[in-house]
Amino acid sequence: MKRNETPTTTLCPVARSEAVVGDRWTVLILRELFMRSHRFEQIQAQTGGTPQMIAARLKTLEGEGLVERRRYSNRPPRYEYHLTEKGEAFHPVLLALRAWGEAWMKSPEEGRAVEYTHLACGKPAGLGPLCESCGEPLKRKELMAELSPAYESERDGRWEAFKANR
Amino acid sequence: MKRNETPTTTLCPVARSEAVVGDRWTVLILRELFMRSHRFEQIQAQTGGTPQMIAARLKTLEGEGLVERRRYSNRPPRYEYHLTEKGEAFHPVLLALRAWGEAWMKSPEEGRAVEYTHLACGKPAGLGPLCESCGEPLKRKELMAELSPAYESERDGRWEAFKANR
DNA sequence: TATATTGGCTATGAAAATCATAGCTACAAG
DNA sequence: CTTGTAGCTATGATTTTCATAGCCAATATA
Repeated sequence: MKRNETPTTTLCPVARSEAVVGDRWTVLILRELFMRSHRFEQIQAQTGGTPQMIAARLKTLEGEGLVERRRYSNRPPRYEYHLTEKGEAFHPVLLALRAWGEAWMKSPEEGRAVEYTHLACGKPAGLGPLCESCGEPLKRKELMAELSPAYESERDGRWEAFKANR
Repeated sequence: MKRNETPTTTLCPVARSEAVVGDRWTVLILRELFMRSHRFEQIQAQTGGTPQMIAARLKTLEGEGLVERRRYSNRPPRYEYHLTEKGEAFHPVLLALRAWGEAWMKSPEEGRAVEYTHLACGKPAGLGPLCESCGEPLKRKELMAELSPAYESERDGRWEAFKANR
């Protein structure tokens, strides 16, 4: 079974999803889009992917309707990548993945990479799916992210390193 | 960046998670374990993977502590695979992936592959994360799955086909 | 005028992962 | 004493991914 002849025949929704998002690069790209990195090079720098990987995955994501490519400059032609409604709808999956990663893939002394404030109540949101402060379900639009200083500098460092040797 | 030298250095919990579960086979294997397929050949048949893929992924999952290998027969030695607590904790991710797949990867005339009954209230659970009948958060232990006839026969068919040509 | 620089990629050959197919081991059942 | 079952491993071909390099069109800088 090759990547592109994945069973569209199965009724299983998990398998259907995995046919599109079942690879590391794709998920990391979606993470970046949710973090508002819309430019090709930002995405490349933060995921660590090769340009071909990023280009190919973005093309697939566009073809599958999760991402749209917007021209933001005509001459020279320049593009940005944005989540569509279908792409935005993927947010709960990333939130669950984040929660699992924070809970099970870290030693306790490492803090959280990102803390969310739940704009609906103004207090910390926790790991979800319900707000740990007010108990309401977390929606993407009601979340404000704050990166930890360590994670912030990790990301800054990757961007600097990327710019340095291109 | 090779698969096994994925940045354990990053603070991002999504990237950490993806280093373990960031591939199609792994997720499908986890799906099978959640569906109570504990035997190697069942998993192989239902995922459609080659035996090496399944063996390799199960080994990784065991090494990462999501899965444990239990001997259920001494002579001849036979094994079953079961989720650990860490593996069980992955359930919300699969639930979210299922919800997204049902909502965005299917035409409306195809029904749901699985319907859950929320044992806490005895009514349909819907796609989550909250029970559509009673509003409580869905927990794995309070869910009873019922496969649609079509999905059931899809799975039966795969098992029969697998047994037929081995 | 020359020469970087920027952004979004594409091209190329080498390396690694995955695939299809086959087979092995160890025992049990008929 | 052959057939079947379960859980894999071995082999060589195919496909994907990687590292490295470079292109193109325009704008900014010298």
